[in-house]
Amino acid sequence: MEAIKKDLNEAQQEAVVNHKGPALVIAGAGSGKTRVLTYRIAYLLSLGIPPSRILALTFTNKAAGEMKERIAELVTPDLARRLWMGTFHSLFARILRREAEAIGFPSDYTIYDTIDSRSLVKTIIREFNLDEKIYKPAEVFGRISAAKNNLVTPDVYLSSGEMQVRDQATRRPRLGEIYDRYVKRCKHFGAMDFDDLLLQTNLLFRDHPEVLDRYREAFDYILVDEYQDTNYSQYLIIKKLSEVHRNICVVGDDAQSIYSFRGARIENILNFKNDYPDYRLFKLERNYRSTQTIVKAANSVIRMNRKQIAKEVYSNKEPGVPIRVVKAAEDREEGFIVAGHISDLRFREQLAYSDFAVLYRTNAQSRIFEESLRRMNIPYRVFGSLSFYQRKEIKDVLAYFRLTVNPKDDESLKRVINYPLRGIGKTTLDRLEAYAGKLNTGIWTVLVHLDQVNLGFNRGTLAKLKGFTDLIRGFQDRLLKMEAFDMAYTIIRETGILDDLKSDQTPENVSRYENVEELLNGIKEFTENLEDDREMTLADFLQEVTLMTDADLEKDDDRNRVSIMTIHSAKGLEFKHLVIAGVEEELFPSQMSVDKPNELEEERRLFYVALTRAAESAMITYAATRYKWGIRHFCSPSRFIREIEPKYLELPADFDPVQRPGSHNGERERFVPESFRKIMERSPGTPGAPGAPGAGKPSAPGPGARNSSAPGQITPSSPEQIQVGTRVEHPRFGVGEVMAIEGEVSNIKATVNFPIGKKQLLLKFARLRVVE
DNA sequence: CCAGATCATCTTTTT
DNA sequence: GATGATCTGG
Repeated sequence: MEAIKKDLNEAQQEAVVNHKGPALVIAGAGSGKTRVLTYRIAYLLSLGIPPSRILALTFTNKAAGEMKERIAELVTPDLARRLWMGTFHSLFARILRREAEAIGFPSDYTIYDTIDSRSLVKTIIREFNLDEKIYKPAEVFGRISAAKNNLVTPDVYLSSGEMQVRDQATRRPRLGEIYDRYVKRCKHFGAMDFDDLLLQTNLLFRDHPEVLDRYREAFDYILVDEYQDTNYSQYLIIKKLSEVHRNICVVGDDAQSIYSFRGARIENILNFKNDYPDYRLFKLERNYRSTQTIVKAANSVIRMNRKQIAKEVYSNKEPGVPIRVVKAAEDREEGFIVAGHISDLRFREQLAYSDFAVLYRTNAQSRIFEESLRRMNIPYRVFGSLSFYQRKEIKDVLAYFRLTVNPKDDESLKRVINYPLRGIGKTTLDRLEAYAGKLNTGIWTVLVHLDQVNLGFNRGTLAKLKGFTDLIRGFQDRLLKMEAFDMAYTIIRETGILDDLKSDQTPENVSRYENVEELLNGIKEFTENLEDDREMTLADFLQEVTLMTDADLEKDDDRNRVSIMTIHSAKGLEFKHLVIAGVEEELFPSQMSVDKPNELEEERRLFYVALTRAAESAMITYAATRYKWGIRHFCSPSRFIREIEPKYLELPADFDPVQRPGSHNGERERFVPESFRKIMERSPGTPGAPGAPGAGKPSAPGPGARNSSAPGQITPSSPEQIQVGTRVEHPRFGVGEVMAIEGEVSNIKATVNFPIGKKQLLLKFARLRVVE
């Protein structure tokens, strides 16, 4: 391990080679935290410690993958591959499959994502005949999730006076009962939600000491990344597992704790010394990433926070350029300023697109930048936002997969029993569900024994139900004999999903079809990328898929692109040139946090995380007006801008150094600079520009571009080809003329006058061909 | 029972 | 402005 001396500074080396006993590594932003973790693991392996005895918990699967690659270079690929490395959720999901029997779950249990969980909560709320205005499914599920993360099981919940009082106060006295039924139902379905993966692990260890013993014996070394973002449930798992060998190393930065909304406890890192009084502390304070300006500016902001471990992050790099603060008249102008800035700087300094990132507080802001970047032909990649796996058509297909693997899963069954339409309607389903409820069993069980009971269905309905049951059974018979891709293809073909999407070429269906195609490609890729030669079944794929995020499926052509994402998704990443956008009061900090000191501090940490992603330059933008739910709002610059020491900033000429609540009232007429007006006038959908000449020549394919398309074909990424007056052909409606274009980004609509009448089409979906 | 149309709610952040 | 829930006419 020569590399340790060569690649690491003294503080980092210390943190790597002192591998015995408890260690806390406080790592400031950009101080080489990942590097320390990587080298520490490589070092352990070089000492001859078997990889199977090392448990390394990371924040994302992607981070784990990258770390493994680096370790493979430092030692050998074989050792790296056999490490227990991944997220809490994916690793303990694996352990739970292995030990499922002990806690009364099937080993092929289904993992519910947030959408599934909420849907189940909703079903239960309806069963209780409760008002969905008071018992909002999302909020109720939020409470359940919080309870689980704090290891409050339903029995504890129901007997806790504290919870009763709280639920009385929010007028939801029956929340405990809902929670109880939700948990029972999940167990019945053989399903676990995200929080269960941690909670059930805790219960497993609590109720089966022999199992705990096995694992705490098995893992000689435990390492945890981003420790400041662990919740109580995760904390306790780690604590128990490390009790025997006590070789626990946690790495984190209290200043970057940004996940308290999902139960993360900053205290975990602050209290490490209490749990392990004999711990060693390593502080990494030298920032290798950013210019002095950025580091000092970030320090000046985070100083405003009360709760933190004292440290002084410093940089020895050049002072660098000041942080430019730019004001835009409105959100769309902000988009063009940012795109222009990227375009200029890239050209001037001959940079790659991937040197740039745009960060924002909420996913809703992404569209502004998608639009402006696309208009300027700048390739980009949106991280996060609506996950591919959460799309309706994908969830439908996955539901069939899940039902085949685990027929007890009522949520999946309900999803597909009448998709594609087979004439099993609400009435029938309600009756089945009611009967299943009475017998305290699942719908599938009722379906299987349908010939033995009389539920008053007529002959036709019975036949339809039998058809469905036989269909699923047919899949189940082949599940273990067929390889994942073939099975998946069989399912979408035999269920009629394929026909449904192909036959009726409505614009929406075309896009759905492409997504389903992409899912199949994903399965193919998944089975081919697997390291062991075992044949992969559909069940194997399903076990991975729910825990996958967009960040995990990066494609080759995604490399040289501008990244745009929320600040939360940007955690752990770095970019040469950074834009933080929408830095306005009520948006960032979020208006929900301003009157809660703890949450405001978290917003400030979030701002700190954002700023410290930048290596060479950072630009901060805010808009004077912004559209929210389609209504224009007036905004004022965020307090965070004023909290940065002004000497690191380059402010707009009219910047008001004093924070004034409601100062935006002075803003009356909307001011649109001439340069911006020109761009807007060329944009489709701009008010006051009827019959806009369109965006001119067909633009280069955008990020979502499909491989190839026929000449004249409108692809989802090039709706610009269409303008008012264009003659287009639609496979169903014939040839027509475009009368109007409106909307923006993913929602550009064209009104076309077809022979059969006027149609409004979403260009994103439309399979149109331009007629010469 | 179904399809299309209208209505209502939503936005903080994610495994 | 988008998605899911609900309504309505066939």
